[in-house]
Amino acid sequence: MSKKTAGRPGKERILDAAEALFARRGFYGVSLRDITEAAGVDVALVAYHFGGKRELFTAVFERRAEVLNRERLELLEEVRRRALPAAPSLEAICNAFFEPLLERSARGGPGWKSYFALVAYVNNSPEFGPLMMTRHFDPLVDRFIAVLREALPDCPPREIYWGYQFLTGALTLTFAETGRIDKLSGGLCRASDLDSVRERLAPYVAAGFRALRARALEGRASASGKAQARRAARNPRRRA
Amino acid sequence: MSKKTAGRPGKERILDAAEALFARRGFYGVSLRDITEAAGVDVALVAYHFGGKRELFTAVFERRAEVLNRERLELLEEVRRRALPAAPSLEAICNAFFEPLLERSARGGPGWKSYFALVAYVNNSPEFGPLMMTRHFDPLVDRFIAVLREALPDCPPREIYWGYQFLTGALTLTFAETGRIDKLSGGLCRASDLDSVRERLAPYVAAGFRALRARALEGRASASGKAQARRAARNPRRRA
DNA sequence: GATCTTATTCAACAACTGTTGAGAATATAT
DNA sequence: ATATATTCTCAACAGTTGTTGAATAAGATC
Repeated sequence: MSKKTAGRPGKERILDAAEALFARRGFYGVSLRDITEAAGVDVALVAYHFGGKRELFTAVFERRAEVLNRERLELLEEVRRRALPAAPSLEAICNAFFEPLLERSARGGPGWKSYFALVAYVNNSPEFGPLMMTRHFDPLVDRFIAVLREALPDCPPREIYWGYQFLTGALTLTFAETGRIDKLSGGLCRASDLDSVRERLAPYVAAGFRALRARALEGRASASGKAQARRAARNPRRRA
Repeated sequence: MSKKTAGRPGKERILDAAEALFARRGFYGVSLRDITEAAGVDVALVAYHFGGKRELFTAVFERRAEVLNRERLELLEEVRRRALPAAPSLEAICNAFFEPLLERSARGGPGWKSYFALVAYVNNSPEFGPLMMTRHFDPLVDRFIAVLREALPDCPPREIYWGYQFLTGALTLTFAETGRIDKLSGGLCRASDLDSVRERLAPYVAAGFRALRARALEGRASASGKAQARRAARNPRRRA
């Protein structure tokens, strides 16, 4: 039954199989036997190479993170340098942030595709998200946000963080590739068509950032107090 | 150890416990014994009331979906009626779409909060997403998109679907409340501060929609052929 | 008060879970 | 050829998984 007992060493075969399966069904939805069967090796090999299931999970997550973020950081700095002495456009900054991701997900092979679906899973998980994302992506994100602030010098930092969260959410759902938009649009859009995403995501979020900035500045100009929540909550129900 | 053997009937106690646990650790990360212990009832009661674990999962998902979408649909139509004979603003349309959600997640009690985290989980899941979201939310989403098209009559439908996907992603990550933005911003933003989200999400995505429309129209005006991808892929690597 | 329906518990099931230790195979170095 | 790591397999473990059927309790119906 062991399908691909190919030449690759068992450790990487396990990583590949785990990547694909974890991406599809999450950490708990996959057993070590699912993984090792798909990889064509014995179950005990996981303990030998990684220590346990949890460690295998983080190993899968880490494998591609470093290469990826090094390149993203370089690209970001390059975009910044090229625009000097001015700040780069929001579109250029955002592109540097997710271009390397979309490019690999689209044309990097099935391994990369699975990997980004896994990142989507982790990013949305209350259990793994804060730990693993912080650990491996925060330095890059901090730098990214710093450059955004240079490009929007009069924008309150809070707005930029919120804008980043919305951006990250949009990106994440894109990588999950659930195929939902395919059905919704009646085939007009395909979730796997990452070139379409690439053309659209930067304009979308850049406009979003500008709108958040405008909102904050106008609010600062007009009313001073916090006369927020124009229409008070429509239906303040209790009970769950 | 059974904590809340309160007056509520066992069926609903199971639903409540399952809701909270599924939201935190997904379908596979929770055992029936976890659920029934938290609910203070016997394991076998799940089979009696729901048939099995899978059916319990969908029961949890369905419980609040109908009430919710009925209200959202009414609100959407009300917004539309109030703006007649013109079309409502994009901001008003988007607000009608997620206001009822944010309001309940913020002030509906812990049950609602868990529920939206669960919807976030399902929406991002390649396994459950397409099936369950389609089944319970498509009628509303179709109507929502139709109204968006009225408000952007010259915008190609594709752009609206993409804009909706980005919107949904941003909303989804918000509901997951992983707390990541809290750390990133050094406490400047709190993921649980849904009033901040409410003020910002509509301007953000409305601006995004307008940017997608502008991009599509300008593309139609200038070049005709598909001279897309100005800079060809930077690094068309193979291998994973 | 007997009868039926509904709600709940108990005990047990076979299958599957991650993990472990002892040993075989394979490669590397001497 | 021999010694030595490294990589991998086998068999088994104790615990947990979802599910099941018989037994019990409670409530309504007549």
